[in-house]
Amino acid sequence: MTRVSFKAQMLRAREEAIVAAVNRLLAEKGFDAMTVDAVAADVGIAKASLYKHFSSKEALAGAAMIGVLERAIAQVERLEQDASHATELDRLKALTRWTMQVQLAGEMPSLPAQNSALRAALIGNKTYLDRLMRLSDLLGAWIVAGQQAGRLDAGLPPEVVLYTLFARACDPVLSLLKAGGNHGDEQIIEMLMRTCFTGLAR
Amino acid sequence: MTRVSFKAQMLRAREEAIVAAVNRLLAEKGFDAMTVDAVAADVGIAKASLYKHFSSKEALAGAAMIGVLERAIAQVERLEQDASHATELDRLKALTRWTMQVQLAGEMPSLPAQNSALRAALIGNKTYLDRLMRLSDLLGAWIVAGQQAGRLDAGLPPEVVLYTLFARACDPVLSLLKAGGNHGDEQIIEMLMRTCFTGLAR
DNA sequence: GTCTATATCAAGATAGAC
DNA sequence: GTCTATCTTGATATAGAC
Repeated sequence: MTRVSFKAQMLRAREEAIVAAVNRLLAEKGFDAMTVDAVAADVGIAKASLYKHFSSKEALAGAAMIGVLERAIAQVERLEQDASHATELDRLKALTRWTMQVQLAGEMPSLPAQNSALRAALIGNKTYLDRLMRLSDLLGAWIVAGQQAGRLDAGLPPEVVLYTLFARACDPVLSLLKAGGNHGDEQIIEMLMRTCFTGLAR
Repeated sequence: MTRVSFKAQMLRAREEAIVAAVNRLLAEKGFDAMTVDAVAADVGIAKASLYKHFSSKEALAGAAMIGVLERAIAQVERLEQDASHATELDRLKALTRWTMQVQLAGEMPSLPAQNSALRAALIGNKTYLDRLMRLSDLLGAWIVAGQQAGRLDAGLPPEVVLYTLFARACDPVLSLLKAGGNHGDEQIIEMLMRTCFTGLAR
């Protein structure tokens, strides 16, 4: 029985609309500057209605983060199939490129590194933790394989490589260059891919 | 005449104490989580007195940023003299290392990338802009020279190299690794120097 | 210039009717 | 579950006495 009531469908659609608005606002203004009023206005419902779906501002952010993590996982699984990316390094590069594209498209929610209330809420969010660990495991496997194949620096703990790649998703250099207006999106991405994988020195 | 009144000395000392407190709190909690009450408490004066010295919270942050920029400039000038850093690349590396040490010591104020009120205030702060440009010019010269000498990737616009190095001052990977507790400070710095200058790939 | 006390306001969250 | 109206709090900033 996969039959779902009309009401449940509407509910789900509304929650998706909420998460989409949160995602957009989080990418545009960041967590602290995003107000719950703005989310409600963007969705077109009353603020009190929002709180029937999500219990707090932190819960809203958590839902948005789960959304991007799931999109990233889906992307990873797509790349696993794709024969055009033969090596693990190729796949890591493709995923990093995708990450930057999402950011340039204004769809990458960015959370402050230091916000204790938010961190506490995320740590208590089982679904969020599950998705984060799943993505970390998938990428960790690629990283270790890449190191064994001699294509990634094996002198770095896999953890360090993982964090460094995660950090590309919120790299301020990207928005700085974008704001500068001297380079196109594709060009920006290629330059940052270069600094990330081959470094600044020669 | 370098004679300065005792009163003026006290004033200056107090303002330095304020800036030191702001710097510490900015490094620890970030701009949004830092409250003016906390600054006042840390300095040990009333909040109203703070506002006699600085006109706004943004002005406080500006003063702290000017402080680190001036420390960085002093460091650059020191490195210019130091014969043990022969090439420009060596100097850039030394400065980057210093930057990370400051961050690990909890003395690097971190501002949110997206905060319009703060950005507006900083852009209107002549001294801040002057120090920022001066530091950029000094580093820009090293970068161009390094590229001409073939030690830095000459395919990257100097601007991109500059931003990438600036970003090391607030790299979230540093605090992540520190929080993980699996590596010592020196080890963390050496690993991030490697990802920065020689990249992840081999 | 420093203090205590207060104005002011933005924003997260909730009450209660429908 | 949705709404309008309201509560509550925390934080920036200021008044006014000394």
